[in-house]
Amino acid sequence: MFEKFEEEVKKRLQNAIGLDVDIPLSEPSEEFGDLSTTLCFELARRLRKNPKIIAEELAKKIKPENYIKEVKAVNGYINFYFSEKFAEDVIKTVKKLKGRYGSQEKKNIKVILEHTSANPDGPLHIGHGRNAIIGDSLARILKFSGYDVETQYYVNDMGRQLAVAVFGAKKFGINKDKKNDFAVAEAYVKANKFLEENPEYEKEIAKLMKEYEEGKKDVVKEFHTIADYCLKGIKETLKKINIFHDKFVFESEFVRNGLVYEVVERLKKTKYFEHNEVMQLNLKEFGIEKKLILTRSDGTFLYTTRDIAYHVWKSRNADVVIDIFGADHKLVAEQLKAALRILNEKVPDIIIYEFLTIEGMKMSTRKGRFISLDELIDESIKRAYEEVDKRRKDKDEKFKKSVAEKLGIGAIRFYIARVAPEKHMVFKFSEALDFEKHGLPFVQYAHARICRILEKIELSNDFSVESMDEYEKRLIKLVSKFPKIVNKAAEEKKPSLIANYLINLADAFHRFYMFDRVVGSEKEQFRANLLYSTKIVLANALNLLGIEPLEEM
RNA sequence: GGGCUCGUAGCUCAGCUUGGACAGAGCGACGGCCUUCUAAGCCGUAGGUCGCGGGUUCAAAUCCCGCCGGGCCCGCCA
Repeated sequence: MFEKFEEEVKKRLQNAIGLDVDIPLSEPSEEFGDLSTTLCFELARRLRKNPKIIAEELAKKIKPENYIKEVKAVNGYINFYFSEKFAEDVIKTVKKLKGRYGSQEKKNIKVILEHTSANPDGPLHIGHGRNAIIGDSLARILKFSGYDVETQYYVNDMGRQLAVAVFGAKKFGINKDKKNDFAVAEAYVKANKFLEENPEYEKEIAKLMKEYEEGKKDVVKEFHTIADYCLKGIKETLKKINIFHDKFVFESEFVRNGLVYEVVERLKKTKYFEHNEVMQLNLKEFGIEKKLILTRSDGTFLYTTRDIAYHVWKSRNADVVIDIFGADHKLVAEQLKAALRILNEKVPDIIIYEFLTIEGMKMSTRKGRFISLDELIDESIKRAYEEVDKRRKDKDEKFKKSVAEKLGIGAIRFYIARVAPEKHMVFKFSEALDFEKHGLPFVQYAHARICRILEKIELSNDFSVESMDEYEKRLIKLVSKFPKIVNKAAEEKKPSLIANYLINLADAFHRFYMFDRVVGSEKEQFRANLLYSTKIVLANALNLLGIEPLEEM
């Protein structure tokens, strides 16, 4: 809706100057209105006139009507204020569209979005969590924006890790008392330790890998059993945080179906291909000094080679390919893009997120040194329960547990989604699970408070807006901006925009709540309708982050 | 050493793509606000050379160059 206001301002400015120029619009701080243009500074140069005077002349030419309530020229800026009619239309639009407000029509563009893709050698830790949360939120945002999104989890079943886990499971067994993924991790850690102490067993690992690549029946079965076993545990964890993948794609598929051979054959015919002891690609032309090795000297393929095949497959099955990778994959990502460019396939859009460290400690599944997502989730729910228990003595156990679970899990998603991916995060329990203002409870509390108010009022479509105070205006403006924010989040692939928007919206609401009474007020219907719209937007935005809005807390 | 990336209040972040009006929040500190829709809230005070130095511009946190500091990568691992 906000864009309608912008369009109108632009159109009216265009008419006023009578020149076909691009009109820069920006949102000034509140005291200067709702929209502002610096157009006059540019015109000043061209016309050799004082910008102040140009602004005043232009402002006079624009009559306030429809969505524009007021036009003011100040020091060369022209500032615009939106009208009560705009407010009414915003509310009506939200009421009409409800859950679809902010969404877009189907675009008929197929997107394959790969995220999480953790090795099946143990449970997900917080780092994987960042990947999964960014990926899942983005998938939701893109779907909402009209894209046809399929999420995929790429299972690295051909790497050394899984071979070591298989070796460990055979040698030490699988602890059936533990959750699947933790049991596999236990075998994996034991095996690593064993191999360090008995390096002569390394050749066993190499043999397993070779046999798996060759498709030796019983070995294939062993690998799949362990991978599936571990994945079952991983899926349970993902389910807890409301994440589901449409497809799990095994790396080995691309060896079995021959695509990786086909890809290598195609690469051989290009000028980038070199064959010394091993096959490799020279990517100097793409600004990459490091050569991309395609095969080992024993002829087996490397991870990146199979990943190229996977991406060729994705390229054929989608219009847009998106990957979420950790910062350690920066170089691989560039190599991958270059290889796909050479093959004339769709180049993936790769979102790189920086690592999460925990008080300076770097996580390693191999050494069994990590904080698992499961532990984090449990801890978060526990802390949330303590809070609910403290504040809602009047409620029964069932209520407290339910709220604690939703709040605890959502808080993790929110904490991680809020920060831009390129930012290195130092994970601190005290902050992630502290129910501070920038966290989820602040947002959920706004939603719950609105629900309480609306219970007491019968909403009518027959309301009018006579005037607006600063709190009402702030809310209207934010509500009207939601579609624009979603659009931006989808285009720039930044879920963090949604989270930060939610903080702003909740903040605007809480301030409104403090100063503007709804029930029994002269403006009861307008305000109730405004809050109803706010509630819808809060819920829609929370859903984009995979968080269920709370009716009560 | 090379490549990529980040550097905004004591701490965690927003703003940077499309340069504009005194740089915004939260946490922490201090001081206030519950007879009225849940105080998981609100208001106020203190706290900033936007890493440093140049450049472009009427205008730079934002664009360009250099430097410094942190992170990641530079394996016939994944």
